Amino acid sequence: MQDGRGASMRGAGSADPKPAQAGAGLLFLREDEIRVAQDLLFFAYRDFTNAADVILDELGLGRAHHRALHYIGRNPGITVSDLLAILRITKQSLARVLSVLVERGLVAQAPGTDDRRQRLLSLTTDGKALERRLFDRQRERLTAAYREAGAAAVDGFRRVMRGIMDNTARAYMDGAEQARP
Amino acid sequence: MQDGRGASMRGAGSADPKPAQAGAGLLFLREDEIRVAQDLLFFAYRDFTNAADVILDELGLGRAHHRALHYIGRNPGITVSDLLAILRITKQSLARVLSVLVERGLVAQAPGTDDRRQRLLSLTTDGKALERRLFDRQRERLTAAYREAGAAAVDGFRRVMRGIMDNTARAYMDGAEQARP
DNA sequence: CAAATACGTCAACAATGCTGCCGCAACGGC
DNA sequence: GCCGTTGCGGCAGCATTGTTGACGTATTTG
Repeated sequence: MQDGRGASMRGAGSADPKPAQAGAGLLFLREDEIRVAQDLLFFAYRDFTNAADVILDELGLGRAHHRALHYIGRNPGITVSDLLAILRITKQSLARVLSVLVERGLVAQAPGTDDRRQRLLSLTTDGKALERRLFDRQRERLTAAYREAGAAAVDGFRRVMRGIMDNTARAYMDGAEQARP
Repeated sequence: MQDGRGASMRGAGSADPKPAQAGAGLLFLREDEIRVAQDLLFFAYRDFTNAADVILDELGLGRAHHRALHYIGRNPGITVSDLLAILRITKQSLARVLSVLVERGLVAQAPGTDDRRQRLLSLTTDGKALERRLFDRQRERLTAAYREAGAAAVDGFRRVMRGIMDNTARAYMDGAEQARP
């Protein structure tokens, strides 16, 4: 694999330092830092979500079901609208997933007390058990990563991730911290 | 459009502090830390990838095309096999995406010199330009997050993300660092 | 009562993943 | 030079998960 630029496999720019780049050294480093972060997000997210796939496949469920279980578990009694706002998918995409979860007895629904049009969603005992199994798989990966990296790194991780998401998501997470004493 | 933040958005949960949790304080904290990380990964990944979607939509391309452009750009002269190994999708999924990129003149192919069966992939001038537009959108988000969080946090972020991905992905990234002095 | 809201549902479609199978050109060992 | 393996292309078909748009129904609210 000869790529014209000399470097093997990794092309862009080592032997050919983009002569016209102003302030080259620093700018190039910053750009490459960002590109590394793109890779980090792609690989980490992929491998993290993959961790639960074995269990999901056995049950004929998908990641969408896992996400629903996760956010219902974290917000028992949540309404469909609020869940839609968190997941940012359409009503139909969610309905498809929810109907399966309800059929299988993983999610329970209760009419709203204030507003009886609402369906308040929560996990059944089975739902909680499944969510826990899925959670445990992902936890393995995360605790390993946390342990290796150390507490300070974890704090940095959290800060950067928080910064990447948009304001709405940040607000949700702030609410979550607040509401979970 | 119902924006669905009318009610608390946080469900009923917090009034019921799981009384039977053994060793409650510490265990619960650790578990909740992991659950927060699940949220972080979901929201950050979603909003980060969304950043490029406007441009992609205009061109009728998807995220899969973006990923291909990204990894070809980072590895000019890469073979189809190597690209498959990075993306971990099937040949057919990649072929579908690649054929579009080649048709539109965004990706160029050259027969391998060692092994003429190979197609060595690289970005054309147009491909580089598009990749850069997409990159710039994501860069905005990341640099903002990096700036807010600070250099130490960024280092922690990298360490944790590296720990989450699997060995193969880590090895790829190490190769990348190594080859980019 | 009328309008707005929360939700369900149907039909159709798109993007991206998958499997399995076949074919061809090129490489490499014998 | 032959033959097995490899790198790649292509077809057919299918699953998951997302989308839009429209319509129905129960319920709340002005």
